Amino acid sequence: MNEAIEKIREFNRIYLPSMNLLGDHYLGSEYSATEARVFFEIYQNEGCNAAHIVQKVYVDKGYLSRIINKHERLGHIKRKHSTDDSRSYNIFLTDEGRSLAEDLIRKSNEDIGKIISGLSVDEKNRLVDAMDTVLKLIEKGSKSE
Amino acid sequence: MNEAIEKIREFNRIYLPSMNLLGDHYLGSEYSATEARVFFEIYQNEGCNAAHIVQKVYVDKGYLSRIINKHERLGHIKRKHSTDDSRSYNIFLTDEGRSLAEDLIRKSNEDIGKIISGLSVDEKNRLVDAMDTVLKLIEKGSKSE
DNA sequence: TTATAATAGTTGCCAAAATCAACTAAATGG
DNA sequence: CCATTTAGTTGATTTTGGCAACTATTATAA
Repeated sequence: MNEAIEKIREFNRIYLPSMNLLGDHYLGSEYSATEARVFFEIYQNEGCNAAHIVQKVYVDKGYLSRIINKHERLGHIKRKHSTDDSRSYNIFLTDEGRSLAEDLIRKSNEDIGKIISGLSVDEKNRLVDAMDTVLKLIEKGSKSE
Repeated sequence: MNEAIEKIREFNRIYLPSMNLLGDHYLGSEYSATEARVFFEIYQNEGCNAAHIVQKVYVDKGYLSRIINKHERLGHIKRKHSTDDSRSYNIFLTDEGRSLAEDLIRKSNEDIGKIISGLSVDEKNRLVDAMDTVLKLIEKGSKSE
């Protein structure tokens, strides 16, 4: 029980830095961490509106409004007035935005690939299995709570 | 290979939010994430100096100077002039600082405890084992690179 | 030795990131 | 309808962080 908590603390302490998940800039992009999370939320959820992003990314709506403006100004997203709620609009990636997202994902994949490049096939399989186990158990725990 | 990368991406996407590892404030404390990292670096390394923290926490030394002042103003740390380098000083926690650190750790343990409270003993053991496996393999990968 | 470079930390200035409250306009629900 | 809620914007402000110049000390090397 305590052993589990200690292990999780150790895990969090070591895992994040080795994955480079601490910096404020997402990969080499010009986007801050929050801007990137907004961007990828749109990527994973094209057509969503600002209110959706607010609760998904947990960001202030005023701040989000400016982030969305910036993304649009940069030509990475576009808006369409919502047909059934004229206060609102739906957000989509432009072709440039989609290609940027793919670039970022590709770069992230390369970074991850480097980290695990020294592992054998068997070790990679064990890594995938272990991560699967962690995810399932954590998700089960989070839900039951 | 690609499977492993995809799994790691999925892991990062799901694990971090469920562990509340994304916000900028460390737990409920008044400290920002960076301030907290500085604080815990001192906790784990009493007697260290500012230069040590700079490279360990990867923070600008000017900014760090202000963070240290704030910690001291709040009465959580104290400095002692270094005997062998008079430009430098060694940093220690005060009793209040140590007790704050322990409070924060206790609170973090409670949060983690809640997440895994729904798991059986066997599941907790499997979680610990799986995290161990992930850590060892990720560390091995990072080092070999 | 001296003079030169490097290091520890502070300070001032500034830009980016984020919060907060007030606001407009539209939708919703008695 | 009218009151309330909701979507999004805007302005003011604070917090966070980066950068460069500076002082004081230590290390290096001719």
